[in-house]
Amino acid sequence: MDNSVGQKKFATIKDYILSQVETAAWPEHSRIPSENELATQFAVSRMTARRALQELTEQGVLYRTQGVGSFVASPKSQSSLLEIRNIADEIQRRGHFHKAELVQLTSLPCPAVVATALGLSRNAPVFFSLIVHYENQQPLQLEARYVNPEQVPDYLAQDFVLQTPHEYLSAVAPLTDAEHIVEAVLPDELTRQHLKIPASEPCLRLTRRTFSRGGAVSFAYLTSAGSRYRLGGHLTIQPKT
Amino acid sequence: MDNSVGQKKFATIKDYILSQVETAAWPEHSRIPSENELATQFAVSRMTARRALQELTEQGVLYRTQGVGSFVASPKSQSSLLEIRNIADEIQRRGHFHKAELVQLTSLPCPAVVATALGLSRNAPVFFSLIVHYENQQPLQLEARYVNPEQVPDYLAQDFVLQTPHEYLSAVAPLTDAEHIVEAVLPDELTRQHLKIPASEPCLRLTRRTFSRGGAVSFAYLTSAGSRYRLGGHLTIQPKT
DNA sequence: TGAATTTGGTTGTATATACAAGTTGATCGG
DNA sequence: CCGATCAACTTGTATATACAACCAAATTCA
Repeated sequence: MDNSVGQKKFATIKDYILSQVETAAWPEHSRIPSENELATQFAVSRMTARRALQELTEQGVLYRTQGVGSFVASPKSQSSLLEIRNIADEIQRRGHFHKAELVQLTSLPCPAVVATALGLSRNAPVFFSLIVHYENQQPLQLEARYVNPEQVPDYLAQDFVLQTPHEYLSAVAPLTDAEHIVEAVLPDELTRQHLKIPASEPCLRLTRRTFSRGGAVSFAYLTSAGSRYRLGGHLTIQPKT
Repeated sequence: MDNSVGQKKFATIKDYILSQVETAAWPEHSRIPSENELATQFAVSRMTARRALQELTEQGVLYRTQGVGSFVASPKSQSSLLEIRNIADEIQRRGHFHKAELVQLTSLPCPAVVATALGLSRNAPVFFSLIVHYENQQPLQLEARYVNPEQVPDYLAQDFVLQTPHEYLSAVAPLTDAEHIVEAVLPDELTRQHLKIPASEPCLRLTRRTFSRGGAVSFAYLTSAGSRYRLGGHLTIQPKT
């Protein structure tokens, strides 16, 4: 295709790809033509088509995986992280989840991890609650929480209004501190059942420990389905497909 | 040069050039060997030598002029960069991780995201460092950090007590605030290479911005291999299988 | 002398080819 | 039903070659 005269061939292909991406003719995370297909289509060598794809990848427009193909990157990687943070704050403020369901509430012997986190002795009883959070009628997050029984008086005195995970956590006790760790994991069986996701879908897991003046109050796993995790429709954490 | 086995040829040449530049064996604005000369010297094709020069140009290490040659860029004071390197060495000595390796240290044109985060103009030079953190002889975390050059005096004036990554970050400047965003991502090529993980392994990415009273000091990506992430030796989260 | 041209070297673009490395899905055998 | 193997395809690296665009210095010519 002759675009403007003197236009470099690889630049022509770049322009073509960019136009497809910008008009959303090729949506986010969709697979785009391979190097060979582009080379054929534009009647150039593979290395020329490759260069176009390469440069667009460096610019964050595409991402590529050896053995698989080239894909349209999400605009997230190009837009400012600050914007994302503001969105996150906003969600925190307004309440992100529409519905929360308590599916289990028992007393358990304390697992080792929890014992360490709460400063309890191994196998001492802890209160265990399991809550599924929904968004748009879809199970989004599974919360497994362990509460220090010594702190239960505070805990039970609360009038639960489960709006956001943060509010829920805050309600337990006036936080003097809160630690958290976030990580990507594959779902365990429990999570799979409640969120109704395949075993292969990566999840986002947040481990949060809360404190009151009396000590560690609770320890919670908050596991979200990666493919469903959205913030205000802008930020989507989508590991793949 | 007997670089490690499996080293890509173009990477070998890049390393060579970088070493020459960093030791000032090739001073600023001096002309460096041509593509053909490098190709002969390393017994590779011109295109391979070219790739090394090309990538270093994109990273701001070199600049090139058609018909003339390739030259050492970096009008930034080399001394500051070297001092930052000393800090990295200090981390290595005292740090939380058993080993930390500085794999790259250059001045770069500021990427859009970083420009926004640090309040710099697009493509203004920033200091860029890339550090691999090890635990138990295993690469655990890749840190990509961008430092605001204007804040470097503060950065260097600190009396570092480097124990944990968090302390390391905190030590950069008296924080008036620190933002961070955590998300689950699939590793980019750089991360994959340094952490030696497959492309499919979900990673934990922490994006942290630090401030001093003078403004935004640094912006960092901390990407950890999900399957290797440990907390204090107690909590091990392992994605199963 | 001074301007135009040639010449040699350099980077830029493009092609054709080959093999390596990695993923996916189908096929086959127990 | 499950695992192993294989085939097809994709991206990654590398080579060899050719010509275009460009610059600088040497050469040539008025």
